[in-house]
Amino acid sequence: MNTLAYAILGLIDKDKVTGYDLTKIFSDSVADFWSAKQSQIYTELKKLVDAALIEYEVVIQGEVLEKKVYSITTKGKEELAAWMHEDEPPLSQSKDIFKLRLYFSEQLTSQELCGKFEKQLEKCQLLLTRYTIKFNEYDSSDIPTAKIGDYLLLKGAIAHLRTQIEWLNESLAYIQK
Amino acid sequence: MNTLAYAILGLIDKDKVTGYDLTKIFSDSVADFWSAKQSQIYTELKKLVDAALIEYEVVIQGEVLEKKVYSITTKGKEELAAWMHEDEPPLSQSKDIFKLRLYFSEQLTSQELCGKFEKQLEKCQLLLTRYTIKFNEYDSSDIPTAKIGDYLLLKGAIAHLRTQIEWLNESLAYIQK
DNA sequence: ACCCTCATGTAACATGTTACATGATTCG
DNA sequence: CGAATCATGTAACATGTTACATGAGGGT
Repeated sequence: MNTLAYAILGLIDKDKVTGYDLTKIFSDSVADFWSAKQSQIYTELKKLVDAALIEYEVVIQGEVLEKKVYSITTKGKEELAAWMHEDEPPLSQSKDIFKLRLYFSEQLTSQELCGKFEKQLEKCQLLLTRYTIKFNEYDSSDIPTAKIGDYLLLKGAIAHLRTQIEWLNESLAYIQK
Repeated sequence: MNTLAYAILGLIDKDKVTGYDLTKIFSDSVADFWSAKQSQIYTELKKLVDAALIEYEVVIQGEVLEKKVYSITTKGKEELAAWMHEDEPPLSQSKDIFKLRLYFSEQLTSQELCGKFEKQLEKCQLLLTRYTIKFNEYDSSDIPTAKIGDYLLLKGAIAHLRTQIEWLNESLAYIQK
């Protein structure tokens, strides 16, 4: 069982969903710490059904369109719980092309490098705006237990972006001098 | 050509290296923003030689041991320069199992969750110590041009870790209340 | 009618990981 | 002389991406 399988298991455990729903969840809310493409999700769902960790109910949407609404089985809950209690792997090292290029920055003039920093800054600021809007939807004095994870993760993502933006600004000033 | 190919190209351009050297570089200095396993590096080196972007010289180590010291070709330099000028892809979304589990935190008791946070904190602090030692080896008033990227990246990694640690501490306090 | 979203699936390909396989060199 | 490091390569497998393929539902 790979991590994606557990991610899907956890999401189905939270709420009954279709494969299509999962696709959206992976590209929206969960995107900051996990991702998966549509094709991967559907194949993984099949495997999870074969392993009897999830099951589905066919629901008719409109006149004829059949959709599969997945739910977790008892066996699935057990597997999920076991995985949740596993030790964490070593700190994950992300792959970041921007940083990789910065490592090879001798290749560029400082004008070109500044341009890259400015573009990166814009992207970070845009994302920060989106996250901040989401964050403001929470009433911080009253977070339901089920939402604590979401809330803390969003807080973390915002803190991370702010630091990133600060670093980009400082670096930009540094290379301009 | 994939990103790994350009990463290797850039590293060889910085300095003549062997496959073994690259393996160490990927698990040490570059690990914070890119990684590659030994088997992948050797296969990629072969491809780059086939594409005439790098070439090698066989050097005898000791009595008989042959090692291949790679260097970049003119064509390789051109390819690298072209890649360096490409636009950056969208912000990279890292995969983080700790955060994924936090998203499913309802599965755990707050004691268990606190334990996870504490372990994560230790890992971050350990890494921060290592990075700080490295950082202190720089004379910040005199960074040679060739090292600016390294210096800024290390600074960024430290800033990121500090924010991470702060977030972990705050979150820990939050779930303990 | 048209377009966007909802909905599911497969095939081919690219990338990454684990394991296997081998042997020399260096340092204590 | 033994252990850690230096050094190179392949095979099998796992994971992830891009592209193809199809069609219904809902709103304007």
